[in-house]
Amino acid sequence: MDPVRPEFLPDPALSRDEMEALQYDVADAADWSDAFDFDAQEVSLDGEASLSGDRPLVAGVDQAFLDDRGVSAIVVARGDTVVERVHAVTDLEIPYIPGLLSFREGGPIVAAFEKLSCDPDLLVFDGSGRIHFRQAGLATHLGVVFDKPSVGVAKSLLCGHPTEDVDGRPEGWRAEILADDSVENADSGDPIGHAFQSRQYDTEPIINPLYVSPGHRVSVPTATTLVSQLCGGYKLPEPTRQADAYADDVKAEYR
DNA sequence: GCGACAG
DNA sequence: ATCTTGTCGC
Repeated sequence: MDPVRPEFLPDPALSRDEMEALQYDVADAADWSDAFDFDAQEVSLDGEASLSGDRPLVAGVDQAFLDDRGVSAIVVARGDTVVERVHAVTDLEIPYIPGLLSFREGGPIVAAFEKLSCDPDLLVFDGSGRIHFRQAGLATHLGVVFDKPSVGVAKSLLCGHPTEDVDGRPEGWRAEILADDSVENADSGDPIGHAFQSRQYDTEPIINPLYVSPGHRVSVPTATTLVSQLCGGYKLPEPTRQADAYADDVKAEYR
């Protein structure tokens, strides 16, 4: 897969101001409506009740690190059948800076996508999409670069505020994340994602919710519904879990 | 100055 | 993200 919008590639050599300016442009180029009609049956993991051939190809993307190198792993599956796995390792040029994650990890991610020969219908990233200071988190940025429907799944909240207390919620619960003053290109109060309880025990320990947000070509409610369909009994969506495991394997070999 | 901050 | 033992429970 080659970048469809190379002008938006996350270049780590840019100045901080240039990075932020690019993020505004990325957000303007992003589409947060439902361009694709993902219906429940089509995305579900177990295909017993659906037409397996019609279910979309979903790519999970995850990163791991070795010293100053980044590993990006992509696992593409249709239902529970893995179709392709690719990875790339590149030097990391800049440190982790909240809000600029795509410029740190974009190198290995783009390199991995360029090795991908299939054409996924949906990209699932570990990190935020619209839940970001300029609504241009990792999932938004790379979704726009490759012009693919994408969702961001984060384990903690970067910015914005949930409409309700998120503690100890039952499985399936969701609450909107509303933009606050830190989201520079949104009105305060705009829904930019969801807190979503993908798994919960009857007793302790209490599991924290996921923070799901649209990357590109997906709406806030659809992003969360897609993630709920991809969580096969675990906290994280299955594509993310598989990419995570693959990234660990790759990491062990480059060591 | 203070607080907050994906991976 | 990463560094790590033991521990609880199905």
